[in-house]
Amino acid sequence: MDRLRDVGLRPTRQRMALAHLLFSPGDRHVTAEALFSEAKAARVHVSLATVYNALHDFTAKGLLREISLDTERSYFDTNIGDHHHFYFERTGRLEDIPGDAVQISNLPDAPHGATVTRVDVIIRVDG
Amino acid sequence: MDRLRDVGLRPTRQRMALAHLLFSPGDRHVTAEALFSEAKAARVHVSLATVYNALHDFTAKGLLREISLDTERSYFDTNIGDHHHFYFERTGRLEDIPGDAVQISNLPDAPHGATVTRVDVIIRVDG
DNA sequence: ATAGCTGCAAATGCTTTGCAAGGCC
DNA sequence: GGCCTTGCAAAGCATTTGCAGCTAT
Repeated sequence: MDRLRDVGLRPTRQRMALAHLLFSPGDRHVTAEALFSEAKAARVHVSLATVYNALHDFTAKGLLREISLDTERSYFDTNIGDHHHFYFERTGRLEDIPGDAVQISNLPDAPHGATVTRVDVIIRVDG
Repeated sequence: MDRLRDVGLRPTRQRMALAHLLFSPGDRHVTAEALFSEAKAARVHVSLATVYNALHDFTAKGLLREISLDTERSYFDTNIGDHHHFYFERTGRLEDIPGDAVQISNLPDAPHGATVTRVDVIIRVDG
């Protein structure tokens, strides 16, 4: 509740419930549809539109990170620290790789004027 | 024409025209919609469905590489060699980074049984 | 009180599909 | 001729939007 307030989002019943589902377990990767199903299973009544709203609001406030790996769906990652991903193409599952496990060097500078927003390393595996 | 035949695709008028648009200039990144517009501008009559078919057929045969950076659209890259990308979030433009310009070390092994399909490094910049 | 949220259903926009007609081998 | 392709329009799907009714503060 304070966490929501801190970033300037009203702690509404729906947002509290979704935040609970998202942040209570450890780090996780969810799709909007998956979170929506979880909410239903947990007898939390929220509309799908609200799930999308919450996910985007949380992302805009830095509570989540959005990841697009294919056109089918968007993933939202509760781990907002420095890290990368294994992507299991067959199952659609994502797995974190600690940021310090990967060394990237000789990274070219961003073109003049542009600043780097973030660097994503995605290791696609067929598992 | 031989290039299409070599990978087992019939060199139809439409595929030849699209291949020409794709591979004549240097390396490029296109969306289905963009290629469709180009075709129209070049007075090549193809339907949007055919553009999607060709793009996917070419990708399946290894002539193109598909890249998903956001949910909005898919990009197809004519550069199928080892390289990475700058992604200009504001404009949606992609720029190649030579593969040897980036050193990745300490990459964790793929989980048991899984094989690495490819490693994508995407540097998002706000330019 | 009131600005911000939510829910529902309709709308969007990219991508895919069904199927008849056409073109390559 | 036979089978792969194409074209068109309709269907699919994930995501967004419009707007009336709520609800934090």
